[in-house]
Amino acid sequence: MAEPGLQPIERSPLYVVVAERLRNFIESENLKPGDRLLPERELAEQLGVSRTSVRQALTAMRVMGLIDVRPGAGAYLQRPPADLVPSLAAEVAKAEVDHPMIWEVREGVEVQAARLAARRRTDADLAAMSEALELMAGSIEGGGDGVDGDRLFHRAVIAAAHNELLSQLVEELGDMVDRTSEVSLTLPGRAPRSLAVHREILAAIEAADEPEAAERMRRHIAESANSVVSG
Amino acid sequence: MAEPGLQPIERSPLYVVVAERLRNFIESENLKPGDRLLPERELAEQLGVSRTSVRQALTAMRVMGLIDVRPGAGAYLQRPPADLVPSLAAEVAKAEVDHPMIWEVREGVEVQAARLAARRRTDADLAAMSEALELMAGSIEGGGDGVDGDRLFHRAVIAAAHNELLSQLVEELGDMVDRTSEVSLTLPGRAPRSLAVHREILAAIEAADEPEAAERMRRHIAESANSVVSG
DNA sequence: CTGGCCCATTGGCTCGACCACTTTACCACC
DNA sequence: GGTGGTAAAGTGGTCGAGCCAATGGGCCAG
Repeated sequence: MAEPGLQPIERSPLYVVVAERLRNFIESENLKPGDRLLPERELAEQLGVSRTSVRQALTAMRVMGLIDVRPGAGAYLQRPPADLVPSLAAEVAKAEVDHPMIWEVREGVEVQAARLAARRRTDADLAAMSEALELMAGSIEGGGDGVDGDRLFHRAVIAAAHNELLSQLVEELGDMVDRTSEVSLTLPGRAPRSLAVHREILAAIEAADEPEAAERMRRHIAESANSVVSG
Repeated sequence: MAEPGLQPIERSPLYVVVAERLRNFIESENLKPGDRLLPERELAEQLGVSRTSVRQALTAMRVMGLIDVRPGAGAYLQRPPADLVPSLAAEVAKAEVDHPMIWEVREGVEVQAARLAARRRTDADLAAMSEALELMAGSIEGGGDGVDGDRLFHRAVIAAAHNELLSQLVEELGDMVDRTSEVSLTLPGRAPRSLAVHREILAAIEAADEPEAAERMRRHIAESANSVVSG
């Protein structure tokens, strides 16, 4: 793992730079959908790169839906760059686990999930949550950090909310949630503490106590966040 | 324009075919995130195409977020292809405005946004929110339903949270939020009532009262949901 | 055990060549 | 004037060779 404060040096491929340059050109020239870009050979000459790199950039832009490429005719702007807001996936990928905004989003989403889980949990939901906690406890007793059980527990709470849109939203957040949990759990004392709080959350969900489940989850997220962000 | 019944013959670029073939391979081999693909030269040989075409396909897949390409090391599956089904977008598209789950998600996200807005709002944020309410009020006084002002207000609250991830998440939800608000506001009495509650929310945000802002927003969402779902 | 070096492999990029398709211009014929 | 045919120029698509930068693993010396 990288040392605290040191980040891996990321070097963008040339085609990414070219695509960015083209995007800026489109915006600065105020091009409209339907407008045609310069030919590949011309772009390569003006940008001082090979045509292959230009083509790769155009491929990327095509996949993003920015341009429409017609063989023999040229590349045409399909959608203004402004329409292509940075995707959630991009935000997820660049988010660092010690950045507070991740935890804030988790709080919004998972507290709501806990509340809904308390309202809608089935026996199967409760069993899945219990099982996850047993897995987590077994790992911790064996000297591990309980990461797998932790992930299963959080996912089980989301599932117990029985809100497909919320589930999909969490799926979109993908690795981010897992990464933040892993980092938190590896800190001294965090794993047993998390397990204890998970049990409290489960008890509140089982008791169908919505405010309690929400509050327990909120505190859990806040504690974990504090351990990572300040630690 | 083509005659009725006759469609333009579309021919996919080779790299699109290659990307599709790779995607099928990933699925049929049940590859997991972190698994490494074959090297470019190997893929080119097995697929009987040039390495350039393979590279273009990999570029496309990289832009889609499917793979992570590391120079010197190889290309690694980042997300399963199934994840790239616009699942959230699909859920958004098919969600009906009177389905409770939309409102539940809105509650989770927008209550958190209101809380954070109360913590972080700037003078510019407050001005934007006020302006939105003025627009909304003007529309209502003129017999309209205040939809534009409503949308601007909610967006301004999200922006005032100053959490980029949360903003992106709301962007992903896209039309859904707007649609639910529009339906709600067109119901008798809803527009003036919403405007009044918006003002309360703004007051709490201005007062930097996080719990109050959160609670006001929660009630606002719940009221609106009740008017649509039960109405 | 650690650090340095070497080598094989991998992706990144350039370049030139050729092919398929599109667009434009021109001409002949009705 | 309208239609069809042809040629040339321009555009994107694909191929393959070559070389460089980065990565990962193995080996050896201190």
